[in-house]
Amino acid sequence: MHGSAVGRIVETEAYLGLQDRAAHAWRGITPRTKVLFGPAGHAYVYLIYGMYECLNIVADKEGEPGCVLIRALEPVAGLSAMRKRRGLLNKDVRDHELANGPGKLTIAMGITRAHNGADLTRGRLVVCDGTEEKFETGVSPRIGIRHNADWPMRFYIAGNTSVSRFQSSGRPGR
DNA sequence: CAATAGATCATCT
DNA sequence: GATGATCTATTGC
Repeated sequence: MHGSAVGRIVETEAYLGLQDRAAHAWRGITPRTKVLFGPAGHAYVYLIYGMYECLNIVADKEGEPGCVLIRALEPVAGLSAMRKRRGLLNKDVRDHELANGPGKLTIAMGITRAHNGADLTRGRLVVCDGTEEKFETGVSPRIGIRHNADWPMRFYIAGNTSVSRFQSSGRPGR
């Protein structure tokens, strides 16, 4: 354990079910995707490229495997804990690089496949409403996918250049 | 800054 | 046996 941390979600992507070939659940239920077919508000965490883990929030009713991939966080608290988990204690890396990518944020927050299926409305790992702050949203195609590479399903906080640096540097499409 | 290579393995065909 | 919702280091302009 390295300590607790808080981050604001500043970049996401939506994945649908059978109608979205880019989604893991497009073929239906498998051992891996079964939590996607469960109730909303739970975590779906999977291993990508054999090395990194990605966090999703199940976001549709039971039986409908819609989910939201969390792509980037703006670190809010516990920055040193995030830095420790990233192994960046003695490295010259800026705060905005701590969680500006799907694989980076899981490491920074200490999220692993052990959290797969966790209830995100209560417990150690929580996702909740933030402030009343208003912000503009931007939309673009999703990043790093082969199928449906032109669907506008990536959403991020826009209209604020100081926030964009907390978002991933990947370009849409593939 | 852009493009590329390599690491590394659970999952599904 | 091929694939992939990524990241880092490196090379080339």
